[in-house]
Amino acid sequence: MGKQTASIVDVAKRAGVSVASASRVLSGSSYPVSDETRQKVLEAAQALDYAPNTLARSLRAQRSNLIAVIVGDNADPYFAEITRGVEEVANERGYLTIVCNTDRQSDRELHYLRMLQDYRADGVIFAGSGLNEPEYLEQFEKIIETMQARGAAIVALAQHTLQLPTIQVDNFGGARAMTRHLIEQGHRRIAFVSGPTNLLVATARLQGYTAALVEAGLCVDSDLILPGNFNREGGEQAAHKLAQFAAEQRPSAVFAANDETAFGVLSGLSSQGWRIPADISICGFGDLPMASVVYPPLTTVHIGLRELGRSGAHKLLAQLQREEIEANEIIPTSLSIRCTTS
Amino acid sequence: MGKQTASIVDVAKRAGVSVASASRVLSGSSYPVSDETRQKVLEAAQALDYAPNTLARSLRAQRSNLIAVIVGDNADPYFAEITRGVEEVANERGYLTIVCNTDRQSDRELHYLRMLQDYRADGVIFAGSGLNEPEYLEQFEKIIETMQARGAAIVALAQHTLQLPTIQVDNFGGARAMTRHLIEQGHRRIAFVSGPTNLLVATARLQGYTAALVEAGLCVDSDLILPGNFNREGGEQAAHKLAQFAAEQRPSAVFAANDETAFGVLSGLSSQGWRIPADISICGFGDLPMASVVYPPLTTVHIGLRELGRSGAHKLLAQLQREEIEANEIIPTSLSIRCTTS
DNA sequence: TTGTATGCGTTATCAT
DNA sequence: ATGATAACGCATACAA
Repeated sequence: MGKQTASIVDVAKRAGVSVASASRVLSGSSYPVSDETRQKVLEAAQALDYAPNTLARSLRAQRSNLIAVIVGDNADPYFAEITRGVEEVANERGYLTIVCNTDRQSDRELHYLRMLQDYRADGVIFAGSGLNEPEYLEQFEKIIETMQARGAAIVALAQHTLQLPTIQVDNFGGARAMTRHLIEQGHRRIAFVSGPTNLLVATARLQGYTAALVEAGLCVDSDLILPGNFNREGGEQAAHKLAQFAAEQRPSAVFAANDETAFGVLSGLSSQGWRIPADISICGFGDLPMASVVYPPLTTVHIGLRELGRSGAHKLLAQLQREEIEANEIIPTSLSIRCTTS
Repeated sequence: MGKQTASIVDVAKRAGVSVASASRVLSGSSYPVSDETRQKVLEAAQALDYAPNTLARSLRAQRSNLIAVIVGDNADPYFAEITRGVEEVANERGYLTIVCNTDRQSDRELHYLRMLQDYRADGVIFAGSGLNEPEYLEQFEKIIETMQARGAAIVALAQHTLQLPTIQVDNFGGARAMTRHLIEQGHRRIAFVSGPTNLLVATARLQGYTAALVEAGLCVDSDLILPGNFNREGGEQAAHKLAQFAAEQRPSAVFAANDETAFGVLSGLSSQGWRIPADISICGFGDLPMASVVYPPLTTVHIGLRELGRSGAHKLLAQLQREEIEANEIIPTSLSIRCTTS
């Protein structure tokens, strides 16, 4: 049980060669090494069960091969899918993925950013949108600039408060398309359950909704815009409010700013005895895996979440290799018309 | 953009003190430092925007403050919840959490384990159960032993093939309790949709099911044990098979080995026009957040997933601090009786 | 209380 | 082709 992990020095010693030679074969250097030396080193490494110390390597090389994904909540399927996509690509390329849950709190986000800077993470992916909290903006800018100056790459997967390379879902377009669809189906009074007001993706979706309304010559009734919070509770509360409308004022459709909210609306309304979509149409945004398994299967705006994560990681790695990248990419959405609308 | 990140040497220089002094204040050492020196160092650090290099620190300290959670698939809500729990505790204690998706493939698991060893991760949490693949067992044992010898802590959150400190859900007891409940409700022919046969948690649940049957004096009919794979597809296929039973042979209840599978059974049966629970009762295992939002809300065995993750992390950290820990803990389950059974 | 020097494990530079 | 050595950034043993 004696010895700890063997170092490259141990390997060199046992192989009877210099540390430099050992390093050259063990690090996969292109530097020429005789076959004999190579053999001896390899055997010694094998015998000693040598495992290279990445910490030392990283310190020396000034790159850690660590990337991080900053999410609101990894238990939220929206983020979980993105994280998965990021990890897939990272792993393919030999990177490790650190997951950081912030619960959308700026101070936690900042805290993580600092830690990541300390760990000299090679890159950071912001899975969620930027926060509209001016009091933190300055600190954010500073730490991000510091990281970038060091050579780290940053990518945002949603419109961000800061000027960052971005891959965005077309939130505006998707919301507008869905609203148009509802209008085409004959709906005139369409409610919207919004997301957190400080979240840019949420406001973009709201704007898509109002744009479609205006384009169709319908008036935007602020009574029909219900507050939500991107979670089920918000949806359930909205369902409760919906039930209080006078019959003739009642909207014939509800567009929830994300799927979670739609689930809340769905269960809230169902439990009150409403029939979906006979009594009211419901639709969401995101197309989480669960969207098709709830009953009735949810009509929603589809986002390729895992693909979004993968693209984000690719963009990050491209930056790391000093490739030219587009500052801003937008990936389209599509409509998953299922059974909660008619 | 002139200079890179400032090092502790830069700080010491600017403060006009030795590197040792700078280190003592910057590392939060308990070593005595005069207030004056402390001030100068702090100011210099501030001015230079100093960020400690954790890589160097870790190399020196022989501990990385990195822990990893190995999951089948982070996009699976089961694992996502666990990961979240792990991350919460890790973050509270100053650790970073690395997420590793293996898709339950031994080679990917091994690959990750090696990387984690290279990074000198302080600990690894196996979120899923061990795999019954003998050809990999030896390699697993070796790498795990190596890590442990180095001082790393390992914890498994399910019964594991290897001898590891474990926190387990009472899969057997939970499955037995649910099966008993069904029997009490009057069910006599109860189908079971199993999980991957090489997964210990899956077999434990199957055993709980058969145990309850036997205890109640009912026969275990192998025709009623349907293959599944812990995913929705498996559940849907099982639903298809259920529909092909002759009326008098048809089970009156289906117990799916996990919630995902139950969702598949639910949607498969619903889309075939079956009414739940009027035509057949359905229940699952896990109690994912979505269990209560599907329609009808799913009866299932409740597991405190996030808490499981948190406990795992605590157990890991306790080990790291050389505290005595129980080799094996079992956390109980409870029944969440909702609407898919009667 | 402060400073000097060494080592953590690697890799790149510079001889040889 | 090989080897000695400096340096990456930090924290500690030891000396003062």
